[in-house]
Amino acid sequence: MSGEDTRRDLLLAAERLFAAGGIDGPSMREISKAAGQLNTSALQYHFGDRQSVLAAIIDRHHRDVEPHRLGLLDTLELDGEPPGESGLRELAAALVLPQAARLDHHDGGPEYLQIIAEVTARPERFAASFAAVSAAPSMVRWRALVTPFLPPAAVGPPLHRRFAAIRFLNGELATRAREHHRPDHRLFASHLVDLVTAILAAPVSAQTSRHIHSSPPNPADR
Amino acid sequence: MSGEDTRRDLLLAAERLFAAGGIDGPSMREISKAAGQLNTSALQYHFGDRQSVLAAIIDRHHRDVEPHRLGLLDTLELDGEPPGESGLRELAAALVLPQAARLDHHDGGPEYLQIIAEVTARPERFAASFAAVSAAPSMVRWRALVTPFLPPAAVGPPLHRRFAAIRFLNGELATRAREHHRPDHRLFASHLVDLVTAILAAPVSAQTSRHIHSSPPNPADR
DNA sequence: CAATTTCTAAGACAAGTGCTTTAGCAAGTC
DNA sequence: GACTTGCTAAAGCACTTGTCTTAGAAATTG
Repeated sequence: MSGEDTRRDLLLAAERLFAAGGIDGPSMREISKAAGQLNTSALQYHFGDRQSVLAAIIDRHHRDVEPHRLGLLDTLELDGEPPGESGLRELAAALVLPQAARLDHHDGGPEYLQIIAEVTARPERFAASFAAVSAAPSMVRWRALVTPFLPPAAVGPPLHRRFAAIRFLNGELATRAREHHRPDHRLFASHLVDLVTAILAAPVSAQTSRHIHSSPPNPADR
Repeated sequence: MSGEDTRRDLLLAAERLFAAGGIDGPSMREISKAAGQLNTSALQYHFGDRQSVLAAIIDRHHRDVEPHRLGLLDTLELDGEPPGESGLRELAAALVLPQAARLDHHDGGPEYLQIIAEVTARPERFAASFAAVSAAPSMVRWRALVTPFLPPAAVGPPLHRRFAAIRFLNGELATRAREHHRPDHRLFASHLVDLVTAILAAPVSAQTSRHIHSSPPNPADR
């Protein structure tokens, strides 16, 4: 077996075990064994440490997700973003669909979604990967495009809706990915687009406006 | 030092370390040491295993959260639930505020919120605690009260909005809890109520309706 | 007071951890 | 052919893990 094959086997095993037991769950030995390696330290040889394995897994899937999302953003910009709710739904779709497509990608797709959710949920623990995911070109571009659609109070602290929407998306996709092997995810994805749109477009209630105007901006909220 | 004090110290240390390193992060020894115990197995003596420590932590905070939420639901039912959006916002508030109040509870409140989020995000790993949290009387009652407010398509599979809203809430509270010590969380909580309301009340889009009617109900979606 | 229960201290145990080293194998390259 | 290179096998390192045992201190009870 060539080195390239071994590398791929290790990556797939790590993916599976990371999804099942958490990124910090399985030991390096365990992953090597699961990949069919009798060598206890094959993982160290090929990747070095846990963080690098994680980075390699994410990178593998980003190779598909990124172009997909960039393509959606391209057509969205060519058509000219229609203002109002409908334009926002298309932007939400550009966020959701490329990730949701991983549900059907039976080569580690669901596992990837669970891993991404863990990285998103604990950014300080997986800082390097979290930064990489956040700085992906498609995400930077998406954030810039969506901002004008949001109510002003929804952009700054104390609760950035862009980030809240992303966290929500990743969490729900992971939940779906855990409930194995559904044949068709289109209805689910459509619901998800509705909810992400709702989070982004949610009106700022009278109560919240009152809070904004009654209390000075909180300096501790950067 | 009495046994009761030691027990409390162990619980607080576990809370802190669970929040910082994940529930599976710290070793039993580590927790004992952090609680000032020279005994390496003080935790085992008082609680038995990790799951029981987790259960004790959650129970400690539920003692405050449960009555708070039940009280809100009581006044809400006495006033008679006004139909439409405003009644829904009050229901969302009854879900959000008792948990959000933990942000200010500087006796493990923020830590508790991070722990709850992890339990919610990985229900199969922490099945016992997840079941306990889900079966709490206030939550059972809340679910029953909120259901009539939801669009029919939002109640069943493939995406229960009640559960999605709860997951969202727990995740955002954990994120807020991680960004230490803000003096005032009322504006944040109000934003959060807006977003939970938006998730629950989100219109089912034309695209989603088309998916519902064009494809037969998916038998794999229980 | 004595007896009993409750709790902490201290240590030992096998098993498992990340990581390193050494050896061997199978290709390519000169 | 000799030799470097890429990779796997196997074992060993110091250390940590959960669990168990034993002993002694402290509080509670008779």
